[in-house]
Amino acid sequence: MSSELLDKTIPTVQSKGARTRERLLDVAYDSIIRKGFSATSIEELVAEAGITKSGFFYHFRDKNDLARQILERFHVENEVFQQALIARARELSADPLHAYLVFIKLYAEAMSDMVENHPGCLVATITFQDQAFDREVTRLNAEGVLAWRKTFLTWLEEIAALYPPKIPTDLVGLADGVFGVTAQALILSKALRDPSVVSRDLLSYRDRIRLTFGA
Amino acid sequence: MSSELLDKTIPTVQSKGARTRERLLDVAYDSIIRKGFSATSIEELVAEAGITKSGFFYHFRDKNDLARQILERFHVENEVFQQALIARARELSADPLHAYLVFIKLYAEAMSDMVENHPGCLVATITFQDQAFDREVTRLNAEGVLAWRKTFLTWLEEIAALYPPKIPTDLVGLADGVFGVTAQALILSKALRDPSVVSRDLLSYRDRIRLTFGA
DNA sequence: TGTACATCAGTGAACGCGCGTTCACTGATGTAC
DNA sequence: TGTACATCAGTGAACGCGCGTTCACTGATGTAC
Repeated sequence: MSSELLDKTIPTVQSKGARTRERLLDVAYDSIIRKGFSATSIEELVAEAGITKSGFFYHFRDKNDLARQILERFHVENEVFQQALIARARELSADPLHAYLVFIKLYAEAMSDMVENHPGCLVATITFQDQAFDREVTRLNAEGVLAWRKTFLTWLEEIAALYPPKIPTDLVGLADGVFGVTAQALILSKALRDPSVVSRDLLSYRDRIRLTFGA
Repeated sequence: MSSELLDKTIPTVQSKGARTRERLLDVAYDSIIRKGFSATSIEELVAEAGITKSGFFYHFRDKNDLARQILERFHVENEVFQQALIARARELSADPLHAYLVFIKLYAEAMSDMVENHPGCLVATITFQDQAFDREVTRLNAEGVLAWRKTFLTWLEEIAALYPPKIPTDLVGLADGVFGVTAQALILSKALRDPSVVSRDLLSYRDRIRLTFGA
């Protein structure tokens, strides 16, 4: 979910200002998932980005504006990243259930790589510090989680139509599971300093899907 | 996991100082799970506790000491709370699998109540802000997560001996699931402002256990 | 091609506030004889 | 029962530092004629 993933897929021509702004967002993202929002100081960000503090305020109205832009960029990038994996999975199998299982596998691999460089979870961090943000940020945060739900719920409904669940199943809960297991895996892997739990937990979610719909 | 739960089960006779200290820990716990550690100021804590800032430093060496004491108290209370539920579940069924299922049900109910008053997750918050704490706190945090793993792993091994899993199962991952699903549920419920996902997700973990060992 | 002006992407200095922390002191309670 | 001293649980004032934010200014680049 870092910007690096996308820098490779979308090589944009950027003005000097846009590059600086992106660099600030990169540095801030990393700091926020590591130390939290309040503990991330503008002073420290601009030092790493190589500009002065006033330069920061040329790009962002205030600190909350920074949070908003980071969250917005994150959601866009994540959407692109997920849709790319979904497209690839659909390409590899015409069957929606098999494609879902392929997707989770691809996703698990990608997340496993990512967690080594970016240990943390922006959404969880924002969620548990919501008093520090204005309403707009909290709203965007909730919206993002609901976007995950929608994406996977429609897919699971498609699957359920073809493969009626063996046991009564709450598809919404199963759809929320993609984000949920991701968050849980990121917490556990960071707390225990064990990156391997990320793929372990995501693949266990995959088993749950397989068991639910029977393969 | 709040102290209120235990205040009822362990009525201790406390000196005036100990009561003040507990009050500070209560207020700080609530603030930390809501806004994070860095955004929680001593000034604000003492205002709510009704003492002066210097009074705070009579009870805590510094701010990190506060974090350490909160985390220690949390782990102790949580251990007591969990062991009480486990004892009750074991009492209700001699069969380890059935007892486990009863425990998860009791736990789901308790957590569902709790989340309304204490929306947040101390362990997740500390995990994602670990740069703000000293090594001792991070160590305590990891230790706590491992304690959950140990408790439920031994139980699951007991179950697996009686009910061999239908499919190859990673018991460690399943044991980590109790903490993992709790964390995931607390994030989701807070982000979406929907307390009902807590019991939904915990009961879905319960189904997973049932499906794994077959009931 | 040269000049005038506008916009971009910042700089540098200063601001006031709140933060964590220290320190000398104090009134209330407990303990020894 | 009274006195002397010790400990407990704080108070009040002050500290320096770093924080987010503002503001007047500037040199480089772009655009119009």
